[in-house]
Amino acid sequence: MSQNAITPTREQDFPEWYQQVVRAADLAENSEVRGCMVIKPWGYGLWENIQRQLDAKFKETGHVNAYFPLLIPLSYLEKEAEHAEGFATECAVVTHHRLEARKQPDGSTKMVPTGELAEPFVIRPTSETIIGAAFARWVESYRDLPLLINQWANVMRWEMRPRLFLRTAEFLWQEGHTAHETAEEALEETRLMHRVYTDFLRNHLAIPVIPGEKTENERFPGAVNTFTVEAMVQDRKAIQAGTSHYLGQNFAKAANIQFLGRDNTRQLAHTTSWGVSTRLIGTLIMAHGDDDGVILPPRIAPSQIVILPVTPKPDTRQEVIDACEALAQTLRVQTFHGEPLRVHVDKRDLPGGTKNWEWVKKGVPLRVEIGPRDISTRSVAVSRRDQGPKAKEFIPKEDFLQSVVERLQDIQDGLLARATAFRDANLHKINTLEEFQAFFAEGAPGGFALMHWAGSNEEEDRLAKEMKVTIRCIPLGDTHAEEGQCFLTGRPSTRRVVFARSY
RNA sequence: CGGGGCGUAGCUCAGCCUGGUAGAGCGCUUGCUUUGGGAGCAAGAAGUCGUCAGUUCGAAUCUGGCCGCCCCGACCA
Repeated sequence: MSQNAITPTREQDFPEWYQQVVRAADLAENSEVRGCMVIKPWGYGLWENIQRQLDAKFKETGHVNAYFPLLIPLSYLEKEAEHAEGFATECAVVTHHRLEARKQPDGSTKMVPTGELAEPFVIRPTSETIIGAAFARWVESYRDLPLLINQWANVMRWEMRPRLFLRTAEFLWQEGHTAHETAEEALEETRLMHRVYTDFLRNHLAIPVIPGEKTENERFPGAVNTFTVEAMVQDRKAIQAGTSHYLGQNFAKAANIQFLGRDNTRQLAHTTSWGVSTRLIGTLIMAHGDDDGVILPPRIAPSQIVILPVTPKPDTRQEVIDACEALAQTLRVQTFHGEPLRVHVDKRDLPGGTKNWEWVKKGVPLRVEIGPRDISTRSVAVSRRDQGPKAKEFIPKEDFLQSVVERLQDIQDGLLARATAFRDANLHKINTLEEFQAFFAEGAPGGFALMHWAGSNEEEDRLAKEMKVTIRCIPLGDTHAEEGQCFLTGRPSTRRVVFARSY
């Protein structure tokens, strides 16, 4: 048996490691439909926690949930040219509404689509257009604004190269859509949700991000401005973990979202949209996982604590299981960040080592073992997922009950600290084209390059094509604001931007 | 849509060159042994060898068509 649970290691082959971890942790699997995944209970449990906690933040900031149709009339996509073009190459189209059973000469039956639709429907790749149409009906007066709506849904984008969680043809997400009276208010909404994402990634997923603005090239199709949260994962590549778009009046114009203003004139609303998807789960795996599987931040782990009964002898088995159940009950009364502790007792009749390794691979923050000896000494054996798989601390049960919340928080903080240290160690200020090329050269470690940039869209495109490096974002705030010269054109620049390879 | 590769048990694959009608490891089931640990031994279940056609006495194996999948590019949360 090898030292690590996952083969290959991250060092040997990162993409393959990722796939093996998804499988070993039982998070999801590919389905028979290309590009679509089956999210298994452990993976879906993560999504449920992400969903619940983010949803609470949306509600706190004044949003309400609604649901809009999966199918969008084709004509809706013709209303905003830039938006339509951006998604045109990845749309699944519904053209028929019934099937007819036709007997084949060999006796088998073939189902043949019939009943062609007069107007085809597009399966939503995103819902700006159909929600815009609803907003147009709902908004009449400035008194109807702001309209602050969110929907939890699935969307479909026919991707060429799917990868579990990171890029699937169908994925789950939330999309916020809001309409406002003024540009300032809409822009503030865009920024607010951008901050909500930054905070969620940092404090719930323990992933530090660089919040920033996208360049024109990288913007959402149809947006005036796109804000992004960019994370670094362990192969030093960037991943866009969430976006918040200021749409100006582009979509209001396309969908005719008009209202009668305070001055009694008809005006177009200013809209926003923002979203995060199941890609967060992929980001989480790549940010925290190690060569033994995933490592889950306690705040979003489906089970934060797994109790493993150690039952060496049949005659003490029931006593041990009872002690485990009793401990679980005591723990469930406690709360972590306002939610009752999620505790699971693994009573399956399997060798202890097998069960232990399974939970290591699944990334449970705390594993607790109780055996006959521990019952007599009133102690428990505690293992932390952020330490080695064999590390074990024997502590009095009472002490454990006292300190469990603190321990979970310590793991949560440790993960963030580790990810931040890694990100910072691979974030470099670079000034010249030569250094830039060396930084992203084949075989070089790579990372985030902070560069002065004042090039054109075409020059940015050229770098993307030649070097496979893109501007991930123009960081917000003062941190990277400084005078300098563009590394490519020599033109003056007032701040550094983040260049990186990305997912 | 271009360039490469592959379809054999739930998974990973061997067998194909040199046709004779199916194998391994892991997993699964059962029994015994073991038990602070991803255990051992034994028995067992499981595949119309992607599909259609051709060659042949005989095809997983040779030939051709079709279908599907994977990897590398363009697209992308």
